[in-house]
Amino acid sequence: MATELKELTKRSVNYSQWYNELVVKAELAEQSDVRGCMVIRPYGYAIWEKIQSELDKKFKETGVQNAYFPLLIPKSFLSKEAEHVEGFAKECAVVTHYRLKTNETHDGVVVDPAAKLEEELIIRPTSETIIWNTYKNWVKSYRDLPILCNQWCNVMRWEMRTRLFLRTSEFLWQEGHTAHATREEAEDRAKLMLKVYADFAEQYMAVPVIQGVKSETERFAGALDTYTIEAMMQDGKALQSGTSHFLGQNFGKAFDVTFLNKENQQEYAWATSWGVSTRLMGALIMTHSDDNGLVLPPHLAPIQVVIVPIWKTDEQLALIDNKVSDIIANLKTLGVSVKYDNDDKKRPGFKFADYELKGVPVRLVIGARDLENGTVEVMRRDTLEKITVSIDGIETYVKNLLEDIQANIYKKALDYRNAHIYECENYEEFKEKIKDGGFFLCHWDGTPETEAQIKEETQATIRCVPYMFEQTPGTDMVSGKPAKYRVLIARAY
RNA sequence: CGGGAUGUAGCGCAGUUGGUAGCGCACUACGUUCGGGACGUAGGGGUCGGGCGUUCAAGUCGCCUCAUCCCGACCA
Repeated sequence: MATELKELTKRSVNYSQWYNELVVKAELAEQSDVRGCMVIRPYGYAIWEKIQSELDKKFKETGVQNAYFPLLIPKSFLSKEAEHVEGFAKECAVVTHYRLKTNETHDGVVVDPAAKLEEELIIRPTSETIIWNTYKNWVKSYRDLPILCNQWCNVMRWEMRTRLFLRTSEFLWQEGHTAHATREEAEDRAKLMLKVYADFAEQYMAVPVIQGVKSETERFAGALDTYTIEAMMQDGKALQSGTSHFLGQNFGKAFDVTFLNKENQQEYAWATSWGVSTRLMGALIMTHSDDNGLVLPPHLAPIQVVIVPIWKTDEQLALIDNKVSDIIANLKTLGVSVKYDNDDKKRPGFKFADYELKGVPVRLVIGARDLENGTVEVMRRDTLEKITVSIDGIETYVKNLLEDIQANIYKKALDYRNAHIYECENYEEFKEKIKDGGFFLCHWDGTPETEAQIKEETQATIRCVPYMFEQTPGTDMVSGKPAKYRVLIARAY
């Protein structure tokens, strides 16, 4: 099966085909029989669990607590915030009945028409409405604020076209929802959470991101500002990897969440919401993988080190088992997750290829030859380099190597991205160059008309107004009108 | 919802002029192997997406239908 994968070279054939093949063959996920949904397999889920646990720690460091809110949202809740409902109405799954009954021929079931709900329930596409309906009861005084809640859950958006991890009808995510007494505090929180996301992407996922703020048309439905992190995939397309929204008082007003401030005046609460999803797995795969399969960053790899023994006789295996048990114990003390694969039903060559496909960062191989010489073969997944080192001190060697790999794949992704960011002043040139992908920093006059024209003519969108570049005024490349700053433009997933 | 394509074994595919359902991988058993995806021998596995029609005879022809994929619009 790996030979099949190798035939699909990333950029020469079809990038999306390569991606889907990789996801399935690395045993991460597969398309479900239920339209637009996916099955996340154990190995893929283990990566998601790592993302969850590491990110959750970061949230808690900023004072966030986890909570849980209902899956089903009464339809009336969604209509309370006008922009919000408009943004999501087209992609909602609706529960209309609460009972089935056997059909007349007794070989199946039908919906019982007598069990029609008075008010339909919506399967959450996001939980702002039901959470703010709850916050109404929690907030009476400025002393009750801020509320800093997060929930890990699934949501459903009835997407037209789906792609494993990147856009499935049902997906797993976390959504944070905070309520604040002041505008400043809410804005600071929205920005803080974006920074948490950016740091996580770079330090754990080894995915470099560009932070910025969305244009009005790209904003979250119901938000005053949407902050975003944008990552570049290996085909030069952008992937929106996380967003944080400053929602103003829109939801406070819609759900009547008021409090008495220090001056004894009634005031609406200020809101933020922020989320990242299983799409991060897509970012991880599309940023680092090569034609041998996944390349996982050591900080998120469920298995950081795999040890493969090579033996001919049971006696040899016993000797290796013995030697390896010490190494495993020592690695575990150093906090390294390790798998010893002495399965005699698979041959070494198969295991090598299989763990490469799964992206395990480091592989150790020990055979009779090594026992004699006191050595072990070490292979690093990022460069596929093999070296033979002394078995003494192998644990610290591996520990350092893992950090080295983490840094190296980040640098590789960063170099790749930076080499594909272009400043562009000429629209004709832009139209030509965007075909090959990449990020473009261009002056924008700030009008939705220009934005729409670019999208119409090139399929590229304004990803954000980036923070991280020094901004100078200039001329809009499309309209020729004055522009205050440059925006990041790219084709996106 | 527009444009294009595809539905045949778990996966990938072939199936000519209508005439007994095939190949590769995977799977099972045994043996030899085992430092980069082993090999041999013997096996198991199918309402050809579904329905209707034409025909002595349909995987193959016609009509309908369902599903999936790709390109758009939408989107974390």
